[in-house]
Amino acid sequence: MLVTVSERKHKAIAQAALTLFASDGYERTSVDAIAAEAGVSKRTVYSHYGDKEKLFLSVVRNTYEGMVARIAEIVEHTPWDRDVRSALTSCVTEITASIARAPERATLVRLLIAEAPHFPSLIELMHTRAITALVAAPLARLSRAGRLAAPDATQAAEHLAALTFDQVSSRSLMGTLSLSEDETSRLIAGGVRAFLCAYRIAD
Amino acid sequence: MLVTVSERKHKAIAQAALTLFASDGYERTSVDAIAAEAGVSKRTVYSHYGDKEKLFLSVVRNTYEGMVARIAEIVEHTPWDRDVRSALTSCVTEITASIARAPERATLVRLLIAEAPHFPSLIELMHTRAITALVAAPLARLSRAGRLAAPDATQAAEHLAALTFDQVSSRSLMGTLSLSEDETSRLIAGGVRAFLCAYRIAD
DNA sequence: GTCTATAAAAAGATAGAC
DNA sequence: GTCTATCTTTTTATAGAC
Repeated sequence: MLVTVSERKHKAIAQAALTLFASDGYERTSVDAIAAEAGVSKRTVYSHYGDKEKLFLSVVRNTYEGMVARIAEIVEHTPWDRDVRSALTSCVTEITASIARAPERATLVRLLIAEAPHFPSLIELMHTRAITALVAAPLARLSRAGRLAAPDATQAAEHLAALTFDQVSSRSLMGTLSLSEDETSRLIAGGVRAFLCAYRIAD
Repeated sequence: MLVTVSERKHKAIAQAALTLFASDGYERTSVDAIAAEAGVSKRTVYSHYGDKEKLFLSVVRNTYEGMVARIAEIVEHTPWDRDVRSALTSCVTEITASIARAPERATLVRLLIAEAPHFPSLIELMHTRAITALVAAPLARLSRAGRLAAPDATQAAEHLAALTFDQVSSRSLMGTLSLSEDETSRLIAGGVRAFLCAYRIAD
């Protein structure tokens, strides 16, 4: 796989931009700083991405879609045949960990929320609620199999998300503070327990 | 009650700053714009508040504390003697409405989340988790009275918040989109239902 | 305290050479 | 495509008169 110098710079710019936007936000990040971090001149940044706004939308969209794809993989590889509690716990724990492990992902949601009012196209991106849909699918299957009492799988998925990763997000102020592994797993365990009280059928 | 011109301007500046910060964020809001909106000169803004950062922290803190105080009132005036479901629904609905009614409050949480990494003192402000504590108190009383199965009232309060107003917040992208009353009450009803499944004792 | 005018710095974007 | 140098605008903050 041959990669041109131009392609390398294209990626370097995207990576630098993501890092800086995630840590400083849109307005506080200058194109100068992105160029310096990427090791290219400012003019090169404009050649590749047009302007600051296009660069921002490009890296945010790519990162978000990468995150959704990773979550889809995790959901797919979760052993839903085993008992419901451990399947849910494992799925939720892995999703949370996959976000916490990548600093840019941990702060991506905060960045999206902070900038959505100023970039309407980001509203659409989040409004699809892709993540909820990914979790709703296996819950629907469990419900059809009589192993969960979730007539409305979408609502159940929202409640599960609210009780688990949304709590972790909220507690960390959307990635601003880092939670210990202990606290994270305690939050998840408590959330799954409450979810199962509300939605369980004897397993 | 006699009010000096200076006091009037002090308040006008705070109000203008709150409106603009809430709608545009910290960096996008210029001191020029605040002065214009308040109907005073820029120099007057600096005389009263020192610099932009102090002004920002001042209005954000005051608004946050006002919101917490309002929530405390609502919790206090909720008729906890009636049946648990309608007490919870009423309390949560009123809190949500009190936020949705005031545009600056609706966006305050988004502003806090967006700017917390850049203003460490805001982290403390949110980290006290004052709102959870306010809701935990009546849940603890219900639990002691044997009307709720919530041995850990703090955790129960977090789950109730996660299932109700946090869902409303998240759905509206922290105040970026406005939800219809129907959708709001549907979300709250579903959240309260799930909460009661998980924590109820026959009422 | 309040204003007008201004200083000083930073940032987005582009011109023009190679 | 890539770079250096520059233009233009905006923004925070202050000086100095009243």
